[in-house]
Amino acid sequence: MGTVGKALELLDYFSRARPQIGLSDFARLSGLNKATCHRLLTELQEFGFVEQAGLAREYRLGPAMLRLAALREAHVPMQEAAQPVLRRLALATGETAHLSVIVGEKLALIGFAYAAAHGTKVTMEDTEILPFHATSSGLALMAFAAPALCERVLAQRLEAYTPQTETDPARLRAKLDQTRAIGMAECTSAFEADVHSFAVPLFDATNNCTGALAVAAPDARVTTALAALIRTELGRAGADITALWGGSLPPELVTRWQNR
Amino acid sequence: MGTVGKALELLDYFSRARPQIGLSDFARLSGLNKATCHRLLTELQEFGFVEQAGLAREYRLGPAMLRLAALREAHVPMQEAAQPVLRRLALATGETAHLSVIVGEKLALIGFAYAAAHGTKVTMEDTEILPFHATSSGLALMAFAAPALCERVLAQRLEAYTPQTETDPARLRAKLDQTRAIGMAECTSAFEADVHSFAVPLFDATNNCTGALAVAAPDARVTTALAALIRTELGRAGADITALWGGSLPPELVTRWQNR
DNA sequence: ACCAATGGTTCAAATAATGAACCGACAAAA
DNA sequence: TTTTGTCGGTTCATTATTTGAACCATTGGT
Repeated sequence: MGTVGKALELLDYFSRARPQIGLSDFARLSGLNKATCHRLLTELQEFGFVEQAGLAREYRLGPAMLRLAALREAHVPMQEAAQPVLRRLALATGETAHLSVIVGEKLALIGFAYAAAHGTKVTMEDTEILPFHATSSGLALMAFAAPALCERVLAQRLEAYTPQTETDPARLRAKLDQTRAIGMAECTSAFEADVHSFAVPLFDATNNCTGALAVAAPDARVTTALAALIRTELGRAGADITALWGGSLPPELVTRWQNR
Repeated sequence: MGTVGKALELLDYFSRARPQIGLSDFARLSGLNKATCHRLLTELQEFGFVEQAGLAREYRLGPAMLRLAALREAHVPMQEAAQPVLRRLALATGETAHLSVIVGEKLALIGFAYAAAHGTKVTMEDTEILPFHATSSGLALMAFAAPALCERVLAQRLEAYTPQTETDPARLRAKLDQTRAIGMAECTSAFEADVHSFAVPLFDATNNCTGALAVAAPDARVTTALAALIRTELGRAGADITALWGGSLPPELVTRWQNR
């Protein structure tokens, strides 16, 4: 891996659960030498991508992101366009809605909305980089994005996050065939125990599938009626976001999402 | 400069006026060889920091920023905290308000608000990386940030953006002394012709001056009364943002901003 | 048909990055 | 109080990566 890649990969270790990371922790997480981490972080810091904070001089993300994200959204308003639809979906279903997109070769959460309906809700704060094989969003993308994505995921070692996580490539392929047939992905306790989630693929202006929209609920709350409601609202919201992104749904998905 | 720095510097060429840039243009802008640019951009693309778009395969900022900016704001909500204050300032003064922060060694615009009061307004879309010596925000930072910033700026070749841009280091030092005495920076036609702007320094949670808040108006509209109004509202808004950022104003600034 | 510019590729030579070993500071344990 | 372990940080001989002149196919303009 190139030097630039090593530096950028350090940024992926930040999360809501871990907004600040010390030098030695970076070395442990990345497997790189502490001197190497120090040099990479110093260079990121010179450009405002990270900054040091507090007496322990831990690193956190810097202000450079703010300008670049604003520029990105000014030109390709994915997040901004999707946020009202996320809120409506959460309101309509009473559950958590979230949006993720392919970032490089990873699946990154870029927006979510909680419903006020319940005290118990599925929160998204513990991780913002999701596994493909163990989330409904990931499965939706594997099913509908360019085949290279699916092949790359299945070629890797697949981690079992719960006892229910499917890690056998052949069985995952069968599940993806089912996802394509239904037009929607669904999984239970694959990534977090007792969480049932549904997801649809989202298509951008080049009609490539580059994102997914999901609704997640505690398993115990998902009755047949709620599942039907979620599927209906998810299809509707997915069509809205694809349109807002300048894409078009493949005709077979229009049909499948309407015939619910 | 290290390899990581070269790659990150490519990202600084994006602006609202230039949201997409081709490979050969990157080579011209950066002075790097086209093959070098290609390799750096390919590595940025692998991590979602840029993506290629359209038939011409130009590069634009990628979705990685969205996640990182959200993480940054979740942990250090500078932009989000400041946005309502920016809107109120624009409304109160009837002119454009904008917020910039030090990013690495540059001054980056991260927020602005327009007033609806006039058809003619100062827009911020042509550049989001501002010069220090030729903007009121930059002068505020040079006056109140760590002295190393000021020394670094004055050690560089200072560009004359208009015939009125001050580029003589000795005269700039005098202007900075005046800015410190007043507690507020002011300049006319230094960066854009016929634009009069005022700025105050902003202090973060470590009580370092890392940002500036400015109001800009067409020169012809700036009467003595409007200037007084802008100074008053700017001081008030500057104190608000510093407090929201967890910082404290130096006591001498509290005094100067009150005695207007 | 010709020319100029684009994005993209190659690989010998040049340059930058690496990481084991070390440092001082600090806090916890003995 | 002393000892131990961990932190962030630094050095420089060795190793790995980057570089860029020269080339390619494609496209659009004249």
